[in-house]
Amino acid sequence: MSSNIKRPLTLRDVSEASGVSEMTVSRVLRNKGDVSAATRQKVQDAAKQLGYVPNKIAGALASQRVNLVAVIIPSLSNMVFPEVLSGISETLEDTGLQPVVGVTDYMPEKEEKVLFEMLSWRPSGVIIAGLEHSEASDAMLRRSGIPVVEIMDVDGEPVDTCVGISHRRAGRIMAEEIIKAGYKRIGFMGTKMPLDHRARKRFEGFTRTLAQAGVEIADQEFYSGGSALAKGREMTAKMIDRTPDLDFLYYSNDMIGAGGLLYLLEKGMDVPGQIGLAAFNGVELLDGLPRQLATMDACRRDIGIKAAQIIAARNQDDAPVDETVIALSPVLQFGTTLRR
Amino acid sequence: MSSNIKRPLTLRDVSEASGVSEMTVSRVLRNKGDVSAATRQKVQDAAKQLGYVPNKIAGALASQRVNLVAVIIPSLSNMVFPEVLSGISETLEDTGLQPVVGVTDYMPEKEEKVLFEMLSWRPSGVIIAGLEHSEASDAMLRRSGIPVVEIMDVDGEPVDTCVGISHRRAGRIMAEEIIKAGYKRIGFMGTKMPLDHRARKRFEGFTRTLAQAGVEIADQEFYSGGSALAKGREMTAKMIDRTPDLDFLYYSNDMIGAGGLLYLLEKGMDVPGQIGLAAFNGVELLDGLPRQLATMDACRRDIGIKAAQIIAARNQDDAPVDETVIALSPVLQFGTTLRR
DNA sequence: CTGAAAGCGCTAACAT
DNA sequence: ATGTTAGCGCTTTCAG
Repeated sequence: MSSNIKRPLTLRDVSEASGVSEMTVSRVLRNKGDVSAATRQKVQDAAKQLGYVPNKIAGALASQRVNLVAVIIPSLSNMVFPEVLSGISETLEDTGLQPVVGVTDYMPEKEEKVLFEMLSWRPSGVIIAGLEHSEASDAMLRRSGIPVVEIMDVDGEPVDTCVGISHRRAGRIMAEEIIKAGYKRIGFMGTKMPLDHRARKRFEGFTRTLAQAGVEIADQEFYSGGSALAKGREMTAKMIDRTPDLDFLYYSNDMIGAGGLLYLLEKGMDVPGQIGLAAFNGVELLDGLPRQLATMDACRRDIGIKAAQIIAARNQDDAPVDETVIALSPVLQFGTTLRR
Repeated sequence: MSSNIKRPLTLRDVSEASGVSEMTVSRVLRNKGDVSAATRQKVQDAAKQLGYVPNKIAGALASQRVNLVAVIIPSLSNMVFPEVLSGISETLEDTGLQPVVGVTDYMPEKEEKVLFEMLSWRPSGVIIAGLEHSEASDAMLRRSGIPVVEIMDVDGEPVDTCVGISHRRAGRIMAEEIIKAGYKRIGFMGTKMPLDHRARKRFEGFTRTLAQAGVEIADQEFYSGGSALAKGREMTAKMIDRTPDLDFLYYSNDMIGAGGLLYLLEKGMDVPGQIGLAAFNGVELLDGLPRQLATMDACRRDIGIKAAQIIAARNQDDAPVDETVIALSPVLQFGTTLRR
């Protein structure tokens, strides 16, 4: 009967079981260097037979290489980041790199903690949402000596590289279209924004552009927490009641926009005749709604793909750093809630 | 001018900068062992000043301890797993353990790969969705010698421990209520199920219970991919058209149920008078719908919390393993689409 | 309270 | 094609 002690197997175990030196076993298991077919076979058999799982900790320490990419995002509970993530995963799939996700809940202190934790594993790259970080986080990123891609946003100074859209521009474009369509009494609904810099920038771009056209936000309402769909409903009801002459509602995300849309349709209001609607993100969910909500695609998947490509490239060649800011173009989707 | 070479700092750097031995520096940075206040201060200052980030790889190799918990789930793109995850994260927060997420896309081969990858980092525990794994995955889990919690489901034999609900029972309870309410012509819609074992088990429990009451599914339809809301709409339209005398629709998840509900209300159908609806999961999204869709809460958050607690406990004491199967009770939420 | 030595399991670099 | 040696950066253990 073999040993009962549950001790993880080592290269040495495989070496002994196969009668091949540790070094050669290591080579076989990594497909590195030339090994005869016969030896290779012996080693592979022994490894599989024993159920050997290599110790990446030791491997990483010895080789000074870690195939992990730290991905730091604020949240998983809306559709936006999972989609970025899937772009990242897919792109990294054939590179040998592995994404590792950390969530910050939009809290700078938590971001700092998660970042520290992840950097202490010496990943091959960091993909992190946003351009605004605490001073300490910024310093860590800068000093880490590893490739950093800040994603989602391009309005600001990246530590290293960034991929995203200009949220100010997104806000501006939306405002322009709304004005062009002749709407005048505009209400805004969104999250409380102190911590969501991108929502804030969209709002800024939006109001500024309206101002230039001599239009001011007629009403606004902010929320936090709870079911976004339900919140959209509630806020819309409240706002319509409070400011009945509104002819347009701009929502900072699709979920609350969808809630608003459902509410207005139930009330029998004419959308977009009587009142127009638009939101932001372009989430797949909208496809199933009774009307197609006007929105702006945030290029989430593309952002993930591009960010991953940058990390992968930096780990391959010592290629010259080409662009440091990659701005994608958000696409306005008119849908059927914004008349033209 | 200090060195320009971007080399990660080591304990030695901190040791030199503070004039304290490496060993003592290590003690300070880990709050381990007694160190005089003065020395502690010197070390902390030096570390902060230099921006030292410890190398966990070396630390883990030396101490044979890794504060990571592998969490392996099929998907992030529906609301169910993010909620489990948040339960896990929150619970692990004060334990010093860190969740690391891997996604399998419901593919056994991918699960095997992700599991292997994660086990090679020697985590302190594994939380993995489902009780069905490939033979190789099963063997890896069993041989790993680390605590394993299989989550979501309890209908089967766990490798080590499991926390979840009985999906067969969930299906049965729903069927019982539907029959009790007097519905007779029942349609079913769901994902193609070969890979989603939990959906399959619910379906089995559902149909079996109907059969016992002498009722057979009158129509059924399966989908894969695409926007679930839109799919729910489409499938419902198709089914209602094909089998007009249906008086109840059971959906395998809330998202398609919501799509169906929206469709039927638009068509001016009387829900639940003319036709009743029910789905599964209890996602927050439903709160914002025009009707409250009947559903069954899958205890997602509680599952995450309990699983994390088990991993944490196993890492603390060598406490005797109490229960190995923890079955939570899914709660039926009648809402307003299932008449009583 | 502080330090010195040994070694975690693997791989880089150099033999052969 | 295969083996040998040294050491990655930290912590454990043991000595002061």
